[in-house]
Amino acid sequence: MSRLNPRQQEAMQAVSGAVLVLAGAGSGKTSVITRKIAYLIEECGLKGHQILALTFTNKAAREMKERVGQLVTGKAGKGLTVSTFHNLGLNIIRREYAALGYRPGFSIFDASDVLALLKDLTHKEFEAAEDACEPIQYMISNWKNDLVTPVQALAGANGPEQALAARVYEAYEKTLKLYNGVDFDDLILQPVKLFQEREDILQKWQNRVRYLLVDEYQDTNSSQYLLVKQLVGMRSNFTVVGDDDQSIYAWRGARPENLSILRADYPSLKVIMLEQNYRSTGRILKVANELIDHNPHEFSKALWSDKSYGEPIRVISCRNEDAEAERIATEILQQHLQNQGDFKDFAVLYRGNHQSRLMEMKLQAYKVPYKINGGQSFFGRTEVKDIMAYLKLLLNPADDNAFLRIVNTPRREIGAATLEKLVNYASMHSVSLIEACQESSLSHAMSNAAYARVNEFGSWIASLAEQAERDDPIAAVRQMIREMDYEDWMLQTSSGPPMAEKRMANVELLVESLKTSLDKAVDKNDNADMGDAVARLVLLDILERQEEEDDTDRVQLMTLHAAKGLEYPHVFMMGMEEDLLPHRNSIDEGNVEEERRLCYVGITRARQTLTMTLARKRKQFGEMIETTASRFLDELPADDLEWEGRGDEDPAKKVEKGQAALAGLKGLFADL
DNA sequence: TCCTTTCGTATTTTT
DNA sequence: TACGAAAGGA
Repeated sequence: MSRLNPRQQEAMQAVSGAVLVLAGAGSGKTSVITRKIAYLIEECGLKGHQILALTFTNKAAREMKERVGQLVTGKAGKGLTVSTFHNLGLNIIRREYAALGYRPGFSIFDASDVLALLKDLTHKEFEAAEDACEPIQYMISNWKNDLVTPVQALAGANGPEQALAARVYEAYEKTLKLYNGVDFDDLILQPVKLFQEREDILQKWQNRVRYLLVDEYQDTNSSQYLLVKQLVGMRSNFTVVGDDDQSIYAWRGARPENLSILRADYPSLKVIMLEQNYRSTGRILKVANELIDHNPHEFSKALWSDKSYGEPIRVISCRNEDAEAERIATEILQQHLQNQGDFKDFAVLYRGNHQSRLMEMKLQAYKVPYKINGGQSFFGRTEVKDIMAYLKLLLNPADDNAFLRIVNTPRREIGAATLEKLVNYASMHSVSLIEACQESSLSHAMSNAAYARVNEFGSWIASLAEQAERDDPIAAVRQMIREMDYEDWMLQTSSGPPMAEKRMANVELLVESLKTSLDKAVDKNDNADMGDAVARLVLLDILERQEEEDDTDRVQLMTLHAAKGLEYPHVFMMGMEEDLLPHRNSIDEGNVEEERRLCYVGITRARQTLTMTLARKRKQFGEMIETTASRFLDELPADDLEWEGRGDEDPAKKVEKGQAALAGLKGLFADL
């Protein structure tokens, strides 16, 4: 798409003041943003380093950078920053850590690190049940996203759970600071607080950003919005692009109302709507529009397309979940054979990750190549978490959390009893655990044998840390992995040698990522050190780049959330049932509107064909449950749907279909 | 201290 | 069903 339509053009050329672009699904918003950046540089005389574009995912940032790179040549574009909110926050903290009261080499605590810390805290200080931690973690995160301090949280607490959570919150913040750690929310929150307190530092950053662009603006939370406002300052030159109908992250603090708040905050706000869709058939858009009309709207828009009307939306009701997955698998295979379609043109979307399991089995059975997007992440793997904890500990001796994770992994015969004594000693003398290990007076607190083991571990880590700082950090890391016989440990803890090998490969991938990250920093003459490399690793940055390269021909499996921003010629949405697509929890919490938007996002991923499936019976907690078709199906225009398996279709057609399916399968088995 | 077994309980989405 | 936590035995 080389030419912009009038609306898009208008959005591109609106360069003074505040601009809100309401970009419907598939309306070419990435084109608008990238073209606008090019326009700013080439027509408005801005330099690349004066422009900042913010996204939510690394992938979006990478894509945008790439596309701008194609449009802008020469050095005017140099220094352009396209980054995620979290990466920007990390960079700010990196530069200003001293003003924020952090020491060098701070650790980023990811969600599971935080949970471990909270468990420890509640156990020790509050005698609360460990399983109360997940809700507490959630509440703390929400408070931080809304810039609520522990004191305010306690004052505004509703009921005993919230009061407890607020007290844990206070202790958590203290401990995190003590550990020289920041969590994900801090990556935004700390810069915002800093900017509130230090006008001079804020000005420094404001001067660097002459123009700001924000993608997926409906996903911003309160602190992110504040950060945007702060950076923009009095100049108020910025463009935000978003779509309230695609707001599906309210549960993690996103405030779609940030869209309408803009009007109040910037009275001269220019609002531009992009409604022409370049992706889907007319019918898919009609169905999507009709569904989303069931939600109340602040800004109402209707997508349209000059493409053909397209094929009916198929809705297939299956006997059970097994038949559902099987049906999708054979359907894909059949369409692949009949139309010579690539496998990568198909996507199977679902609400929850667990739904991928059956689908995977069926695809395997029919030898259909597939790729699961999301689910069990690289960083969720124990071996990766272990090594990351070692890295964090090397860089940040105060990270007791990392210490606790790996003191006894691999086994060093340092058990609960010894650890308790160590923890007591450390808190008595107010030193970190790793420091305590190296103090000789610790020997009085425990048996000689235990002391010897603990001490050995401490000096081992210390010498590695020193070595990493002195010469090649990568060599130090490799040596560390060798010296602790991690491979041996993998062999012991894996289900078999092939498994162990795979896990070691993950470890190697991690080290390689670290290396490329460091090399790159050296190239750019950015004085980034190992700490930065590890920090960025925690933010998933590097690994994703490696995953990127395989663009093999595979069916894509992912959650509806993960599908946002993507598009496929043929889309399957599975599990179109009450309690699953409007998810039970969301129904109970009265969040059906967000579920409807989720469904909308799914529908609008499809370019040519859309197939929705449901199972009449589904296994739940081990027993078969009768399901009800999703209310969203009733909200779609019946004339555009072609039902199958509901019992009211033309019998002749049914036979015809059965035969077609059979023929397809026969062809397949002939191939095998 | 570590490993096995048993029991109980929960399946939403993720930067 | 499938995983994690607690408890008990080596």
